Amino acid sequence: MFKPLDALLQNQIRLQIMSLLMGVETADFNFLLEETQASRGNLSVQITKLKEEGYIKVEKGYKGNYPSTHCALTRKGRTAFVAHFEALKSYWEDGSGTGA
Amino acid sequence: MFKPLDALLQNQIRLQIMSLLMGVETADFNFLLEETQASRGNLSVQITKLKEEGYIKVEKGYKGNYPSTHCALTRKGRTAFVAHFEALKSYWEDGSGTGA
DNA sequence: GAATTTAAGTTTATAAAACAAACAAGTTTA
DNA sequence: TAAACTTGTTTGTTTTATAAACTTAAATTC
Repeated sequence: MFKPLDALLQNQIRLQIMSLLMGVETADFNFLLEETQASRGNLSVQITKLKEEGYIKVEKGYKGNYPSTHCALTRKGRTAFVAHFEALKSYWEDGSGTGA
Repeated sequence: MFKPLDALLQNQIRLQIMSLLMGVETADFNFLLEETQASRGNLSVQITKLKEEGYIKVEKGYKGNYPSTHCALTRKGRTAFVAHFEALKSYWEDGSGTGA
């Protein structure tokens, strides 16, 4: 009846990160920080969780002399994102009576 | 960019309850229990939270000699449910590049 | 008709998660 | 060189999720 939701993608910050990464090749920490409006600490934690699950890959480099972390979706992450919305649809369709 | 998600509707059990209630006039505790596969304790807690937020109304009566709790969506709950999915769309559309 | 089991929830104790404040390690500026 | 800024990470606290244990009453069994 209801397809299971992806536990990692229930969190708004993580969902935002994934959504943003769906649209770009790569995104750095500061970009994600601005777009998500999360605190640095929270963003750091959520990035780590997504990385640990294998949904994104994280590479550390430098932008000028400053450290810079950039993130990109993995195949697994992309699949999970799509599947999560597919699952969400089941909650909507059951409820809203669109039948399909 | 991203519309805010409804905090109460990020939880799978609560989302299931709301989705089920979208489709029926009323649902009792045991029905929700079966459909959601939650434990009794968890279901009880989540129903209470939805009630406290004013998303559902809960009435206690009897089915035969046994107590029976039944739940129904409120106007506010229905609106919140629709708005939540409207918000979710923004996470999908940004990411998937469908543009609208 | 007393003990036992079943029904329908609720309360509460514990584990997990979310979050921001404080910290760290280096860089630039004055 | 010391103050302020950059880029994150770690930590401590507050919330949240969850199931186990409890409650109250009805039904069943002996």
